Amino acid sequence: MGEEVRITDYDVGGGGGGEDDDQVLEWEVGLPNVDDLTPLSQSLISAELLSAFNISPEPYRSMIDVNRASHNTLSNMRGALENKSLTKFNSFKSFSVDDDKEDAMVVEGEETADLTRDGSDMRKLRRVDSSGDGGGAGEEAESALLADDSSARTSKRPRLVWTPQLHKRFVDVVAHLGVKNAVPKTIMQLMNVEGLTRENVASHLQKYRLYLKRMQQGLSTHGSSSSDHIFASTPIPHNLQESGGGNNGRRYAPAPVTYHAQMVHMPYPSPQIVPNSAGNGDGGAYHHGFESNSYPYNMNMQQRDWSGNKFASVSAYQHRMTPNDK
DNA sequence: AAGGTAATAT
DNA sequence: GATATTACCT
Repeated sequence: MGEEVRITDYDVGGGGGGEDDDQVLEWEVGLPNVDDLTPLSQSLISAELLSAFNISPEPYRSMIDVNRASHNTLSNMRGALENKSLTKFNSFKSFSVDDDKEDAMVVEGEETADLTRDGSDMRKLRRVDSSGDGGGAGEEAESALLADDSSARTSKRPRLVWTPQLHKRFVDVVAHLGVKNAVPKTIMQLMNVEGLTRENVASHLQKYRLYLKRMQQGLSTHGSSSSDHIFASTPIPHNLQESGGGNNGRRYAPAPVTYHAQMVHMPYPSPQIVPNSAGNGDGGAYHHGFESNSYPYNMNMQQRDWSGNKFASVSAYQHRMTPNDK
């Protein structure tokens, strides 16, 4: 092991604002000591393992490479933060919710071979086309957001599973927006979950609204039908009120962005109205005892297309900063 | 294009 | 039968 490098010697960005530097310093708290890090000169995998699994060794990387990569990362992060208005809410980045667990989606049986896709999958033909456009413009169908060319093409999105954590995030966003502004697109953007589509959110929103409606009405007659699984398990929507309908000079709470990566909690206005009581008016505070948010999940989003790709692990995509652009 | 709702698929 | 997707209308 020859050289010992001190990462801290590297001046970040050089011309960056002091603000960023502060944040970076904050991040550095808790990071492993330089002495604990593996030297660049040392391979992470032993030669035996390399040969045993037929892996070609990583090319040697110098400090210059590290600096360049670091610079790129910072540039990307700055770029991502340029997305102005949303960032204040998006203080949690895509994936990884407050509880630090992985936030993603689960796919059910991705067995679907390409068989169904080619000939038989055009099960539904659009029937009424009388409205307006005669010539449909060919659209580039799907997301090009995958930098990896290999996985961008044949895509049937895997069926999204709304895990409790994902749902919690959804509820948080909806509660924050208020009923008025809670529209699928906005929700999707604020949730900032990679791979989540507007359709996904719209569908879930539909169910969620129905659930809320049912909660307000049938409370006396029915306890809870077994359908309320996820909905009932999430804490509380609390406010259904609007926030920032557009006329008030202020928007939702500023929420000073802390980068402590763990608990970024939402500034709820005031917990008052619980969507349980129908007519309300009486202060019948009623707590349902569901606070449980610890289920066994593995959140994983299988990429739409694995053709030829050896193993597109999720982590390869977690670094994407602006997932929801289309 | 995006929201909302009913139908349909898994 | 619950839940997510898709069709279809606005």
